[in-house]
Formats: sequence, C-alpha cells, structure tokens
Amino acid sequence: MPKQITEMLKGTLEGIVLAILAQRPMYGYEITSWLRDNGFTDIAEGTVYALLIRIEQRGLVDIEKVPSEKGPPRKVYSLNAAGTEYLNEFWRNWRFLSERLESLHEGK
Amino acid sequence: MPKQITEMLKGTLEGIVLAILAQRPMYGYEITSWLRDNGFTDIAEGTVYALLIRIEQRGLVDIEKVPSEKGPPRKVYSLNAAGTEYLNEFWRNWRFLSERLESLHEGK
DNA sequence: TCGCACTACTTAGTGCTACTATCTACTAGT
DNA sequence: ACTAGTAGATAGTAGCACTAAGTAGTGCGA
Repeated sequence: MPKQITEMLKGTLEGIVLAILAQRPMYGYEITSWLRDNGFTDIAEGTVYALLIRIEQRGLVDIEKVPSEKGPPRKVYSLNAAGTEYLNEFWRNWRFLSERLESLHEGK
Repeated sequence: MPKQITEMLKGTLEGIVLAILAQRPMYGYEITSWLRDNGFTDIAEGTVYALLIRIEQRGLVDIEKVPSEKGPPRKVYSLNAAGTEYLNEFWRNWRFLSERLESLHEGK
C-alpha cells in the first residue's frame, strides 16, 4: 500500500468495515478477503482484527461465535443499533469531507 | 471537531493544504484562516504549522520569508515540482478511496 | 501606559489508528 | 510429516491531528 493511502485509511477503514457489516453480518477473515477482493489488496490481517476488537468494545456490533468446518470457530459480527447510528454519522462526515475536496479539485 | 473527522483528516489534511497551495502561495496563518472559513472551523493552529514543517522537510514546497505589517515575518509556502507530483498522487489515491466508498454507500 | 486583541509562528506531549511481525489453532490434501 | 488454507490474537512501531502553552510584533482603547 502506498503510504498516502495508509494515512487516508485512518478513520475511513472503520467506516468501510461498518458499511460492509451493514449489508450483511460477516466474520473477520471474510471481511479481510472482501477488502482484498475489492481493491484494498494490501490490507493487513492484523489491522482488521484490531479494528473489529475496537468496534466491539465500543458496542457498535454484536457477536456470535459460529463453528467453522475448517479451522477455529468464526466470530461473526453484525451491526447493531448503536453501530447503525455511528455509521450514519460516518456518512455525514464523509459527505462533508468529500464535498470540500471535490470543490478543491475542481477549483483548479 | 467530531472525533470521526479528526481521524478522517489524517493524511487528507495534507492533501487539502497542498491543493490550496496549488492555487496560490500562502503563509501559515493565512492557510489556517482559509480552512476555518471553508468549513474546517475547529482546525488547531498547531496542526497546520506542524504539517507545513513536515511538507517543507519533504521538499514539497518552497519558502519565502516576507515581512508583515503586523507581527512576525510570514513564511510564504508555494508548491514546487515535487509537491505538484505528490499532489497528483494524492488525487489518484483520493479518487480510488472515494469511488469505493461511493459504491459502498449506494450498495445499500 | 497598561492591557487586550489580533497577527504570526513554534514546540512538547498525548491519543488514535494502520502497520509489521509473529504467534496459536484447526482441517485437508500430498 | 508437511504444507496450504482457514481463523483469530497480540506486542511493538510510525505517522498524524490534537491540546496546551509559549514567543514576538503591532495597534487600539481605558
């Protein structure tokens, strides 16, 4: 990953993961794979797991442990009410930033 | 500033400042005022000056000291060739991120 | 003349987040 | 037995925006 992207992802990756979970519940490994398949080719596994622990501790997601056919049990994360609220706030903030950058980009 | 925005600004604020300097040279205090007048009401002064020192040390900007009628001399920053290159890369990365978030937002 | 507001820049220390690197644990195929 | 794939955890690092406090110069009103 270019270093620029790494810095830009701060704060944003969290929103991305919450947005993914808003579509359907997923477990960590699955989220990592999804990200890699969707352009974020170099996302580190450790980054995702750390992020998941963080949003869990903030009470934005509910967790269910589901046995896997292969390997250790999965921790399936699903967005709860608080998480949905937080995600909406994220979209508002993203919109704000996005609009300002857009006008800066066109303004020259 | 909401904490979400603070995190999202990481990496992005740098691009914003470079984009401003691409329009015309400015000094630190002026940049801070510009940001405050353009939606970033709670940007800390210290943040901007620290950022300016950083991009100066990376050789992305040229500096000229200009005496001020009021207060200490101004350090006027202007984007040089390396900075322009770096800014273009920023826009590419921003586009990348923006597109992915856009499709995530619409995808649900 | 003293203080205050405004201009203009600096710096030490903090918190948060993505990263690297490494580890555990389980299954299936060779 | 060994490797690859699945699934998760964690200790330590780097970078960035923030807080908070400071210096320095000008001009204005009490």
